[in-house]
Amino acid sequence: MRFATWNVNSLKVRLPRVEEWLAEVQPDVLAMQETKLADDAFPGLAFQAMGYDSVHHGQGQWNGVALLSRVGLERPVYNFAPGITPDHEARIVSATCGGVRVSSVYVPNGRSLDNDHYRYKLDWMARLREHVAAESTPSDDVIVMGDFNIAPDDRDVWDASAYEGGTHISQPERDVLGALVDWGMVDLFREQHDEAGLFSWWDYRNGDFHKGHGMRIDLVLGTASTAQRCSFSIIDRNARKRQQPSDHAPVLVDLDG
DNA sequence: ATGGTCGTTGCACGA
Repeated sequence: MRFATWNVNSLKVRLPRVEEWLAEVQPDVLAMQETKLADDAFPGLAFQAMGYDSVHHGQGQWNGVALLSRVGLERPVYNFAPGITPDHEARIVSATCGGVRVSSVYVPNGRSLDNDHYRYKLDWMARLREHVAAESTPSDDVIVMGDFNIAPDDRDVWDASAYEGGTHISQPERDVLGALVDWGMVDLFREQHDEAGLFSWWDYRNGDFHKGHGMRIDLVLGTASTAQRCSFSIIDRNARKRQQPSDHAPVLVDLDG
């Protein structure tokens, strides 16, 4: 089964790119972030015509997350699981697809270390850990994928000194990501590729993509049982080269069986 | 060189 995550930066603008990409890459499950759509504007019929069931958790204008699946889509949960303080923004949706409990997440950006949004980001990540622990145990097949807005270590940044004192690389952010790892999640892409300079996001400005100035902030986290089944993983940089690209590239992983 | 490009909505702001 092929799982993928893609921050599409407006599904309204990106739908043609997404449809092309689905036809070409044939993922079984796709997690999208930043759809920037209200639920009644989500193009579920277009995806149904391509063989995908879908769920969307949107708020319009900003944020918005979705899951597409052609291997079943059951027990959808919008927002965090019951019992966890709900998010006031649309940043997480979960469902069971092909026997795997999957979440599509859009972690808050943080903006700057002294900003309330940064504390919101850290709290959000703590709630994400609670969510995963509420829904599953580490021995289950679980995948949490999306735009984490955190570069796990300095290999994931083109120049760590350029981000010194900023978000995405700060130790508290890496620590809250580490709490998910401590619970039992593995960075599936990093399991297969240990070199530096493999990025999933490049700022639109200043020709950053062509200069190789990017970060790896789009992650596919999976429990040990999924890591054992993972046979292939890649960041599809080609999608970042096309017309009207998102500023993020899709990340995909293949699981055997 | 403290800029630049997108996407949203409106005549700025978030990423």
